[in-house]
Amino acid sequence: MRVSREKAAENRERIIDAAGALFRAKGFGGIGVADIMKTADLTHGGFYGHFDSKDALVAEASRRTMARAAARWQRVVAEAPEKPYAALLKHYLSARHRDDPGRGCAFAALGPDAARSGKTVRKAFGEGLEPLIDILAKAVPGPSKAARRRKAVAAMAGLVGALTLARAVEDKSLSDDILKAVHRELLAAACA
Amino acid sequence: MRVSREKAAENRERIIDAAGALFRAKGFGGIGVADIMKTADLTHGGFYGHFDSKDALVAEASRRTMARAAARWQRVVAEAPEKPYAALLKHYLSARHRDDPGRGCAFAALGPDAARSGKTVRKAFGEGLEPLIDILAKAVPGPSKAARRRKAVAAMAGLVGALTLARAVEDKSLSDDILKAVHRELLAAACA
DNA sequence: ATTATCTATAGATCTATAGATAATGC
DNA sequence: ATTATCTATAGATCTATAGATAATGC
Repeated sequence: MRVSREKAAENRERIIDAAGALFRAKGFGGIGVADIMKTADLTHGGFYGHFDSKDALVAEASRRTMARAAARWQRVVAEAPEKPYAALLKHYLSARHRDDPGRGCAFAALGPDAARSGKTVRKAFGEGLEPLIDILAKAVPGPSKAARRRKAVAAMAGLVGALTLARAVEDKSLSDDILKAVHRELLAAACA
Repeated sequence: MRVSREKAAENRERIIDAAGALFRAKGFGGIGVADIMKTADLTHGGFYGHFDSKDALVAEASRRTMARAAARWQRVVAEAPEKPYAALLKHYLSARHRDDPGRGCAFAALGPDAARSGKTVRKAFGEGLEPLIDILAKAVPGPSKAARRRKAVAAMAGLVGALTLARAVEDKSLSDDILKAVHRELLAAACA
């Protein structure tokens, strides 16, 4: 049962969105093409009409996930123009974000998976990282542009590491402690 | 061809060591039991005499990897008693560490894999994290024990995040920048 | 006799493709 | 006629097990 050109384009979008969530939740290797297609309400075999390979979808879904993250960060900043940095920290280091990897940061959910992937995927991650650093660099105080960018990179690392650690440990109170400690220290470093 | 009880114990150790390196290099799901056994110079089927399941090996290898990391950190601190924190940062944020995940930090290589694993593995990660935080807390300056622990947790997050990001991006100069920026900012935060 | 290891394989994945089907769009 | 999707399957994994083999250790 063939569908219209327009409907096919919609189906492609649904595949990418399903993949974006499933990859973050289960890892690039932890979910198969068949299950992604099932989530998009399509059958397995139809996949290869939309993408050359699973790897092509990995790259495409990564690009979209990171573009969405930049847009969300922009919104967070716009909604708190007087304290954008604090708003970003609160947004990122929340228990909700920790407990829902499928809708969260690609670096915290898939950083090591990307490191083990091919050039195309790693390029997508590098190109997705720059806008986030730029947003942080505008939000963080500092004497010079170079100093602000340095602080932004360090903050980004602290955020990704905090979420990675908070998700990797079983002990809930340790996990909460990690989010709180990094939140407080990153704020303190920005005021210094 | 059966081997002695002693030799069998040695074989078990070799399996754990091979797994420790291969898991960090390729992810828990990226390497199979057969290839781990081949690296340990044993055959596939012999595995299940040593471990109940692949997951049991994942937990055991994770415990060993993190115990080794704590021992290495202790050595780094002992070799630079006048500036232990700076020595740890330099050790962790080196290009060598970034370029050799198979011999490096389990959190940076496998944090998200652990988050997607069962309770046993996540417990191993939590119990492996505490000693590293303790070592950092002793190395970092601060007015109180609570403040030092907070700084230690934030430093640990910054280290893990820096390595995760530095490995995930394709652009080498961006990758180097990340290591440098986090190094400098973490040192600055310790002096403040 | 016990047991550490090996060979062989069952059963369950997973990626990718081939060929059929049926509705769109010239 | 073209093409988006579906069914079915090839071929390559991967975990785990069964049964055979051969050297250890009572």
